[in-house]
Amino acid sequence: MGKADQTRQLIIEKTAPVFNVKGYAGTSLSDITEATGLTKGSIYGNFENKDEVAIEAFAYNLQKVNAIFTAATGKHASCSAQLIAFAEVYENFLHQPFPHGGCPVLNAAIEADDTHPQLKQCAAAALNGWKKMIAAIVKKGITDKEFKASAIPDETAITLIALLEGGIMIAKLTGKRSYRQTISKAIRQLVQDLKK
Amino acid sequence: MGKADQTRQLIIEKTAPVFNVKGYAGTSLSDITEATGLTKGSIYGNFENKDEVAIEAFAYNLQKVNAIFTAATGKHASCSAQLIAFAEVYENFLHQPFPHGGCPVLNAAIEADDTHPQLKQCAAAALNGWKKMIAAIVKKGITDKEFKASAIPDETAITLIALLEGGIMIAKLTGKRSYRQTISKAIRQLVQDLKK
DNA sequence: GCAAAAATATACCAATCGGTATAAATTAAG
DNA sequence: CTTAATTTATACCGATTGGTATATTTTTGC
Repeated sequence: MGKADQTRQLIIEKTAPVFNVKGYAGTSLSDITEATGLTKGSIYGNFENKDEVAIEAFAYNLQKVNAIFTAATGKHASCSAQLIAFAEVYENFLHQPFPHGGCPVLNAAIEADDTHPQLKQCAAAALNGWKKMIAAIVKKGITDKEFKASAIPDETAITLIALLEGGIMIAKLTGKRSYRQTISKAIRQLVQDLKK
Repeated sequence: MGKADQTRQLIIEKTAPVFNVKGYAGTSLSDITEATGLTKGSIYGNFENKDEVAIEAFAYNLQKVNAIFTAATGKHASCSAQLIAFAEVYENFLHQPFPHGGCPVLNAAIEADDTHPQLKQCAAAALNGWKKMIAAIVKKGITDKEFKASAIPDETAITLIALLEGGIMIAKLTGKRSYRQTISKAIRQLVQDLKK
């Protein structure tokens, strides 16, 4: 990795949390230079413009979240335990190495919606990836006779994601632990309903 | 209503959708003057600063959403039908007089989170209002013997809201109707589970 | 270690930001 | 209808925005 790639990586790592907290439009060039300790010239020597930094910072944040989820599900053998792992990650997401500013996909979905089509597309792709990942677990559970045959993988995935993201929004606003436990409970119930 | 109150109201009505789409930090003074057809002087003659316009625009958007919900629940007598009305509003929210830009509470929760404490407080209050409203319906359902005695009003409310808001996020990103139907179905299942 | 190449810093640009002072126009009171 | 008060428009403010041209430094290949 050459020097340029190193600084490029440093810029991404240092600005990723800033973008996730202040938003992608709300993060200014001065925020970027401040967070990295570099100057504008250095930023523009490694990136074409602010948007490119934003996109890569989003990718970095997303990868961090995905790593948490795959690590959590990877620990368990049964499909129901894998799904419940999502609830556990959520319930304790303040203690995980979760990106500051919450879920980057949710943030991008809300902010970039009508203003930043490229970022919206990235978020949509991430959401689709999650859906496929969860649906695959449900499918395996069906073939393994762990879940009932009438379970619908895609619907389970969408419902689970909605609970997670809606739960993150509630957690952001209220910060109450009991609410997080409630969402976690609802996810467990959802998984329970998949069984015969 | 004097002339001043009229223009004040006009400013709120015209800028409310702009704030909800572009965000509260992302909406500039020029956006406001453009949307209203007025000049800066007129804006600052009626409001102290941009933040005050933002707060009132949020209140306007919120009231619009609340009106939709109360109208939807008001149509039904049974508690389960009242709860399911939320699912129906959600499922067709593109055809309702729903504010452009989606749910203002969700938007404010994500954006104002770390940057605009006053707006965050407004959003938190709105969320709490919804929780109380839904919990009250569940409580009535319990005393009316429509729902099982073991139902937990607050938890039902939080889960329902999470499904709704998470569903709005998914709808924003994907725009797929089938996903909206999935969320709607999950809400119906939630209500079904309240019964004995 | 030297030269070529690449990366970083400095200094600047026009445009826009939120906000204000003041002048002009409009409204409301008598 | 006149006048006082209020509302709106104009013109401006310093600060900051994203971005660039160029100079300087640092790294790389030989």
